[in-house]
Amino acid sequence: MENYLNFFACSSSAPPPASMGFTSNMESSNVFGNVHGHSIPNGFLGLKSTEIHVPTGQEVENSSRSSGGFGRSENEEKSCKKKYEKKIRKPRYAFQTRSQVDILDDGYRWRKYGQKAVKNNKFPRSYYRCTHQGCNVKKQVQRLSKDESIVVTTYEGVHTHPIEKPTDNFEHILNQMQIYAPL
DNA sequence: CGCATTTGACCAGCGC
DNA sequence: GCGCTGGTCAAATGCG
Repeated sequence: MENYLNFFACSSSAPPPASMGFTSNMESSNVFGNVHGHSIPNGFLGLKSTEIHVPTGQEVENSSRSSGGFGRSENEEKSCKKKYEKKIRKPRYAFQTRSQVDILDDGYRWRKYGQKAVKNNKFPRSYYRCTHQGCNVKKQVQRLSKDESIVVTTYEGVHTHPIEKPTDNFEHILNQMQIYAPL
């Protein structure tokens, strides 16, 4: 398993992911940690950090290895660099949402760069990268096969630029998913 | 025409 | 050592 650092306690020098656009609201709604209810009717399921443990028992499993695929023999420089980054591994933040849509509009522009079938899951996992120049943030989006209404989004890295859609991000997200209010 | 998505191939780490 | 799996690349394709 890999490091899901605590949401607001990013080790390494990474600043808190305020860059996600809606974190401020998250903070006050204290959604994470209360995800053990199994029969949550709908809504925001939780924010995972250090260790992802999906209540449904499903493997979210982001961890695993690091990134392979960089060893294109042509770009040695690149691969070296990447290898280095690989060791340092950026903090990741994962959260689950109940949503009809896979892609939550968090205000940033993402470009899909890959899709993979993952084990124990009939839904593929999609890989996105922030299109902003110089911003190396990635995210993975995966729907749980055990509960098709749950989408797990994993962010990796921190945005180095402001949100592209300045206003109402969080509200927009709320429109796309229903917030789970802890009992 | 430019940008985003799709998709197969490639690579590396891990478990057996 | 080999096979499996996850993560990424890059060419091809699609769309506005």
